[in-house]
Amino acid sequence: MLSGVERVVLHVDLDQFIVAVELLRHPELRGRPVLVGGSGDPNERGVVAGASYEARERGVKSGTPLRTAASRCPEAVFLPSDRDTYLAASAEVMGALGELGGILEVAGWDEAFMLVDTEDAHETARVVREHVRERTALQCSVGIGDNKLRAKLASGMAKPAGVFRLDVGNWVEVMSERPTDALWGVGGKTAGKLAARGIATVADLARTPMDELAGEFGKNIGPWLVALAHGYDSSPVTDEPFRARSHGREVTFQRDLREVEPVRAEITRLSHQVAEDLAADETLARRVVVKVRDSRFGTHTHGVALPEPTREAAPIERAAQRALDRFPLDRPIRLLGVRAELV
DNA sequence: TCTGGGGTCCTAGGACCC
DNA sequence: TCTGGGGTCCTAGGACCC
Repeated sequence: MLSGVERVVLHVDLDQFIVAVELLRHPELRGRPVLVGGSGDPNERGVVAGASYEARERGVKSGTPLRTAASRCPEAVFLPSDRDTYLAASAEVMGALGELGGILEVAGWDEAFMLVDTEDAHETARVVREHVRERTALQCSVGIGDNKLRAKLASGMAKPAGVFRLDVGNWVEVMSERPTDALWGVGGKTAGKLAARGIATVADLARTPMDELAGEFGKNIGPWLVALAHGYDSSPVTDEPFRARSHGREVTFQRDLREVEPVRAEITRLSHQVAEDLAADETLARRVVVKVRDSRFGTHTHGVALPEPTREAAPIERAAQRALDRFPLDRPIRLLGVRAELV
């Protein structure tokens, strides 16, 4: 075949998205280690939400506690997290991608899958990158794959501002010797359990008999892990509008709460915030779940079903306070959360 | 490494029903 | 008076992702 159209999955991933958005309004910080997270005060409880490449070189990444980040990288500039601004930038990016045709699946603030038919996948990927840059002044990397899993992993290998293709042809060569947690869906816990069985690399996992992991990981997850190691993924790219399953609000206190009254007051406040979120997207709750994290970081939840679906604050708060009654509350409280499960 | 806040999905165990 | 097996729903916890 001299030429032909092929169907590929693209994964578009913005480079250091949160930091990049901040640099648009603070261009003087370009080239410096920049860390975004919490209130911007590195002495407070919180973690890094976005780290510039300069900060990553100093061992700070997303998820690093702010205090730790400050000691590793004292020269870093700390900025407060500004959710609304990032959401707005994200909407611009997704709008730009939507202008390009194909099926677009928004997968987060800073990433999306596209299903496209093309005669030259690399060229299409470069067009996508250039279009996003022109429209938003933000840089992205594009992974090309024959399914979502491979496209997603490929975009990581394309960073920064590049294009990489990962498909059945180079999967073994590229992935075999990587640790299992290089796979999308395998985190530290699972990698640890696998390592304890002598499974360290993707190749080790790929040659494990499918039923061998069912005992430890369950009859579905066990075989799925082996399939992942082969690069299999049959999940479709879909542009169906996203339907949230739940809406929640939670807060970590700068100092643990030791008395009941402020705890009740926080539950009231969080319940009202959740009710506002439900009103904003016109959804209804059927169950309310309260989360409590104690001073030792033990985290527990209790839920209460609502008598009927609602988005009213009063019944949501009543359910949340009843759920709170089921906790022993015998330790200082670090975090409280209220989550509504939707109809 | 003193560990955020927003979520999603899966699993195990018990209740309940036939 | 003690005992089936299967299906479904609910709940709490856990793992993972950005």
